Amino acid sequence: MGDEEKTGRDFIREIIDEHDRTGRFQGRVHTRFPPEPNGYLHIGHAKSICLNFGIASEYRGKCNLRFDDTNPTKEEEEYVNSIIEDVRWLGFDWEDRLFFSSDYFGMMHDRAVDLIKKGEAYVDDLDAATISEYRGTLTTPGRESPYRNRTVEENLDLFARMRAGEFNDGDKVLRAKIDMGHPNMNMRDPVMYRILHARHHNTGDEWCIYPMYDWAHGLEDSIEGITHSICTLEFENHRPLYDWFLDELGVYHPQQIEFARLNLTFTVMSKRKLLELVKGGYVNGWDDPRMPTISGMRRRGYPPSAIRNFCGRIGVAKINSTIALELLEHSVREEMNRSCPRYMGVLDPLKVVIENLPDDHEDWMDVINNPEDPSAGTRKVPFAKELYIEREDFMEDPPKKFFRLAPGREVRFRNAYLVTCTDVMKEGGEVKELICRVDPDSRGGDAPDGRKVRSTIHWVSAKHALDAEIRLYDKLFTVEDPMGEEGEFTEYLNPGSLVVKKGCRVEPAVGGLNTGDRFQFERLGYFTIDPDTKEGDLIVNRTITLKDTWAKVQQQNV
RNA sequence: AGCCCCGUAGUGUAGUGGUCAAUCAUUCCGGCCUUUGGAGCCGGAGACGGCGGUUCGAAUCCGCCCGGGGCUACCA
Repeated sequence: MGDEEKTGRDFIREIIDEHDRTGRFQGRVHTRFPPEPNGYLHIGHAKSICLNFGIASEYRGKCNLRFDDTNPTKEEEEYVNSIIEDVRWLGFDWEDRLFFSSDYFGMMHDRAVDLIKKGEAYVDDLDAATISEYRGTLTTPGRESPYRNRTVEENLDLFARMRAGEFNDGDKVLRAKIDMGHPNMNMRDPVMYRILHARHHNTGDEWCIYPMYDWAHGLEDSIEGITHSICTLEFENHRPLYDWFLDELGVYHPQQIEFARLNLTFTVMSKRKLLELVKGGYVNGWDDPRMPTISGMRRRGYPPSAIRNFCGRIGVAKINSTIALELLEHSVREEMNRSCPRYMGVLDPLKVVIENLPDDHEDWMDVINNPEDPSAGTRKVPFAKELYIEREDFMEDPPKKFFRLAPGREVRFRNAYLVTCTDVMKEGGEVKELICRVDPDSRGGDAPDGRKVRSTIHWVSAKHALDAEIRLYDKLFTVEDPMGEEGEFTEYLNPGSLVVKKGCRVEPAVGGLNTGDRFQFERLGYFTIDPDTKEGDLIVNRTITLKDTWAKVQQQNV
């Protein structure tokens, strides 16, 4: 109510509405985001985070943050810390509901004992390979383990000894006794506990048996009073097992709902592949601005609101789909256009000398910070006799559609003067310096006689400008679907995904910015201050370019 | 091959038997405007996988076919 959202409800919200109508959960809505701390969160997780936290807040419910840490061999504290930081940065709050699966190990153990007592679980001595072999195939039923019909007493004793550490890794497992001929492989006596003499980041050496996902997850949801356990499509075939465990236990039973995970063009999304990029040194860590990780996008300069908007736009459904990267980029531009102050900076400086200005000329111009946001105010930008402009904004012999500076041509220097190029100083064929004249009556940039100039270019004052290193980022891959191509996905890495420009010149006000501040360099794109920045060593990341129709024209003329 | 899931413009998405000669966004193409070749505004292109059936009427219901995805870890 009161919602301006006119878009249709997705199938998950429809299910929840139905539950509300029938009173299945007494009108309660309680979701959870359950990451495994075995890697950094990526944009795919952001979709799930926005879904779970978003639904909770829309229905005035709650959403828990729960670490699914049932496998100590893969999980690390570094990852839990990064995940906490990322979810918070995205703008979501789990209040006091931060949980760990490992908090429930004791209870899970007791419930497993209950199942053994009911004759629904047994200890199996078969090794992993044999269990796999006995499981049968997709088209043929499995065979029962010779240990399947041990007595309850024997199972109880063996399980207690597993827990006590009497056996080595892999010697025994606890299995649910369901149906080895079931057409759903997940129901062929799934493993509930395995022996792992490994130190757990949370419980230390307290346990040497650890629960499997299927056994643990439903129980965790049940304990926390989750109403809607939202997960991705690959768990669809696990739902019968999720339901079976909860039904056999006779405990509170949430509803599992599956949706399609996010795929993005020009990127890989699996944690395994991302880990490969990090470990292989193809990128500079999990937070490399080229990575689709939350931390990478944060460092790149993506605003959290842009990511949230994006997640809202892509919708949620069960169809496997791949979203165009352009949609994410659109969300980023849209948000940054609205909120970022503008500055001027020159990536590739070309010196300009204004011949009709005195050597010591210095004039601080009033400049609007953000034309989209009057409340952003104005700032002072120094204009002087010696300036730098972008090298590519000048052409000695310009083609038809090039409107920028050229010999004899007048353009507007943004927020300053109309300027005409009167001479070109060259050295060995290379343009070294431009001699120009300003129209003194055009201060501010308006033509005194209303004459039109075709283009406006950016500039900085040579003696006031700050030196900066600017890192230009582009797509990490050269193909839409790196995993769908022949060979290794790393063969399709874009060699131009990172270009470091040193010796860039930026207006003085940029020096007052802090790490993580986002802004626009006029005509170039959106940028942010990189955490590598130190005193006197300004490092800037380009988040994304502005839309560039000139670049498009050039492409068409190739 | 067994089980499960899914098919609406290039990409996503709305649609829940008539008001669908099908929504919105993105993309692409024109135009307008402009002190960012930005932003904004206006216009255009572009889809119900196929075949049957039910019905006065089907994108919506049913059947078959075709196509795509998932499942054979002591991972999650």
